[in-house]
Formats: sequence, structure tokens, C-alpha cells
Amino acid sequence: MKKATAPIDDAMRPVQRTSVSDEIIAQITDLIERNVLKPGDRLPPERELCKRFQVGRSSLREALRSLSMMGLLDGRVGEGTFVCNKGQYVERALQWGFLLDGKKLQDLSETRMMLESQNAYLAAERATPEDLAAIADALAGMAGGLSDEGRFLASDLQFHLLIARATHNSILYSLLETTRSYLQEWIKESLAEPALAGPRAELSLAEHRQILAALQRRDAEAARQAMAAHICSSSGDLQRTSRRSGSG
Amino acid sequence: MKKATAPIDDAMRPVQRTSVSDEIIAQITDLIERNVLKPGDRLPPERELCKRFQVGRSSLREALRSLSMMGLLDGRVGEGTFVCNKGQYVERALQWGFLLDGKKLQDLSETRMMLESQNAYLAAERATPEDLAAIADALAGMAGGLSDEGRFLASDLQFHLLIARATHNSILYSLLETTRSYLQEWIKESLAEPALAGPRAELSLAEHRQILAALQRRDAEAARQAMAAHICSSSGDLQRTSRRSGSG
DNA sequence: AATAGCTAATGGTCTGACCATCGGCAAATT
DNA sequence: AATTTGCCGATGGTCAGACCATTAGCTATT
Repeated sequence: MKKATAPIDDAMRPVQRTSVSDEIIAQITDLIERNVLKPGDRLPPERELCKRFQVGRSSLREALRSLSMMGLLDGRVGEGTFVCNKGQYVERALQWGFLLDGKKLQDLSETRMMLESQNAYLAAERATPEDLAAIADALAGMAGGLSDEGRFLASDLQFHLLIARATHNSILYSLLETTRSYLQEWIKESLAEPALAGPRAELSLAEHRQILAALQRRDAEAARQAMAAHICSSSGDLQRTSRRSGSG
Repeated sequence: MKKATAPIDDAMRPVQRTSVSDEIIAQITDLIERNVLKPGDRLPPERELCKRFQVGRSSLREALRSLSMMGLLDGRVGEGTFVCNKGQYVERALQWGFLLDGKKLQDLSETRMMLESQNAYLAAERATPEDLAAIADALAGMAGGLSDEGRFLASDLQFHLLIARATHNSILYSLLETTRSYLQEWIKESLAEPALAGPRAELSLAEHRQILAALQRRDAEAARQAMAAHICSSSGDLQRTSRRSGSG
């Protein structure tokens, strides 16, 4: 049983202890938000910031490190520390969701399916002519890389990422990027199947053509379905491959 | 005009430079991911970690600082450094006032819409009887909390999270969890609108009932559409609220 | 004109020291 | 016997100075 020692009790609250680094972080984020520091700007050298803030270099660097981790700053040795174009804190936070669980292939495929088809839908509505041109380029790269596995895969990845970018939704883009990075190894394995490689690549190419066509027609629903069909047939191979190589 | 100096050109790519702190971050993140370090666990003292990692204390501390900033760790003077429950990083983000720009909010809403409707679809197919019972409980909690904003919101959140859990896809669950925690503040604001609160809550309740009914019927497509309709009307209010409070 | 080499600036890392705070223990107090 | 007080070690937080690796820009050489 606790005994009240005086009639103050809830009249006094715990004092606010603010760490030096947090103070620096607050100041710098404030400068960025007030647009005193604009994207691309270069910060003063660390040693000078130390003198200005009247802090040690360790504390300053811990602050800068945290800000870099949030995607607000970018330190380049020999050049300086620069303000990044966009804070990507939200994107990163969402990506950590992937990290903290076992990466089940099926869950990943499912997530990818959802992301890709929705991205295709949105891209059909929002893609700029430049977006479409870039996507067409990637498709051409795939066609030209039928005999070059590396180039084919790179163009394939590019195709999907460009579609994601064409949604102009940075969160969806970064999510797809993350999903793909986890799946890429399996995709490579799948295409490496000798008996499968030729037909698979041809089929994949045809499916990509359909997707691009739907995008160019601005037919969002068709784009979604074409993408879904592609992912479905593609991830079907994935599942088979992974079952055979026993990594699931 | 560039001159090729040898027949290697694109055969060699820039070497990967990895910083000491990043290496430490990767290792510790990996430990947490593999559940070697569980939430609540205490890390060895910094000075001992230095010896184990064979690094200086500055580098180690920069890593720990970054991990704290992400909400994965929490350092307490005189006690030690502890592993946090996941999901706390959002609080830090809100603390620094990020993500306030309207574009991000819109992107997040869009992402949420996709996640929630797809989750509803999958949940209708996969929910166990226990899942459905828990979801029904949450709905009852909402109904019983019409006059208690706190309870209503908590039950609302619970409802959506339970549906996500019923997909039995840990990635989708985790993504929705993070997305929701970011949006929660605005959802609260939206409901706090006096002129809107009553009707909004009633409507929300009705929409939730429809979703649950679809889940119980195992009608995946209906569940998706009910959820989409709910999010749509809900996020419509969100957008209006955020526009009015002028955070763009 | 192009290349190679030098120099200063800068971020990255290490070391050792000191401080403030916290937990736990023992002595002092009631 | 129970509570308070004071002390001590452990620990995170901060600081200062040094050295290293890389980069950009200048200079001298070819």
C-alpha cells in the first residue's frame, strides 16, 4: 500500500530529460520542415556543427546517423552531408514488417500478387507518357535478352518496378521493391530450370506484352487481370520449383 | 566520348562498401528477426558488445542509436539496453512530426484500402471459427462503445487487425498493423469531429456488420467489397478532416 | 590536352576519459 | 523489525583528440 507523503501527489510530473542527440535531431528536422534546409543542400562539416551546437562529435554523429536512418540525410565521405529529397521514414517502417517474421514463400507470393495487380490497376490510370515509354523500353530489353538470362531478368524486374513507379505512390513502390528483393532469388532459380527456361521466358514475354497493352489503353481492370494472370502463372512455377528444391 | 579501356566494361561493378555501424545494425536486426533476442531481453553492456563485435564504442553506439530510433531497442541509463516490442517506431515518427504531408497520407490511405480489402477476401476463405468469434467480439465491443470514443476506436482497430490475422499471412498482418498505427491519429481526429462523430460511428458500425456477415457466409468477394466500401467512406472523411485541419 | 600525383577537406572509426543515473547492498535510524 | 539513508559499482550518455579512407580540386608532369 502506498502512502501519500504530501498533498501534491499528481501535482508534480516526472521531469523531462532530453538527450543531447535528441535535441540535435529536433533542431535539424525542424530546419528541414521549415524549409531552411532544402533537399540537396549540404550541411556544414561535422566539426563545425559541433562548435555551433556546442556538443561533442559523438553526440552529433549519433544524431546525424539517426537522421540518415530516417532517410532525411545522406553522408558521403569526402564530400559532406546532404539533405535527402524525401524522408522515407514511413516506407522503411513498413519494410521492417517484412523483417520481423519468417519469410514464408507463400505469404510473399500472395503479397506480391496483391501489390502487383493493384499497381497495374493504378498505373493504368496514372502513368505518364514517360512512364509508358520507360515500361516499353524494359519490355524491349526483355525481348532482346531472350538468350541472355541476366539481361532478361534485369529487364523483367525493371518492367515491374517501373509499373510500380507509375502509380506515383511511394509506399506501394517501396513495398513491391522489398517483396521483389526477397523473391528474386527464387525467381532466378525458377528460370534457371533448363527444361523450363525457354518456354517460360517466351510465355512471360507474351504476358508482359498484354500488360503493357492494357496500360497503353488505360484499361485499368484489364491491366489488373493481365498482371494477376502473369503473376499467377509465374508464381505457379515458383511454387513447383521451390517444392522440388525443397526450400519451403 | 568515353573510351573503353578493356573488354571488361560492364563485367565489373562498383565494390560494396559496408560501414561498421550498418554491419552491427544488420547483425542485431538479424538476431531479433531470428528470435534469438526476444522483446524485453537485455543486451550485454555496450563495452562488452564492443569487445564481441571488435569495434569501437562510437560505431557501436551509432548502431544502437539507430536501432533505438527505429523503436527496436531502448537504452536506459544505469540499467542496460533492452529489446522493445515491435511497433513502437511509429510513436517515434509521430514524435518528430513526419508524414504530415498530404501526399503521404493519401498514399497510406490507398495502401490501406488495398490491404484491408484483400485481407477481407482472404479472411473469408481462411478464417477459423475462433477467428470469426473473435471478430464478432470486437464488433460487439464497438456497439457497446458508441458513447465511449476510446473503447469504440480500440474495438474498431481490433476488428480490422483480427481480420488481418485471420488471413494467416504474417506479412499482410504486419503491413496492415503498421499502416493502421500511422493512420490511427487521423482516424481519431476524424471521429472527434463533433458534427460528424455520431452519424459516422453509426454508419461505421453498420458497415462493420456487413463485413462480418460476408465473412460468416464465406463470401470472399462480398467481404472485399464491403470492406472496400467501408474504407472508402471512412477515408473520405479522413481526407476531408485532414484538408480542413490544413496539414498539407 | 591529358594524365598522374599531391594536398586539404570530410566523413568514418577508434580510444580513453569523465559524468549522471540506476540498482542493490549495508549501515544508520526509527 | 521495518524503514530510511548513504554508498558503490555498473551502465548508458557525452566529450575530446587522434588517425584512417575517400573525395574533390589543384599542380606539375608528360
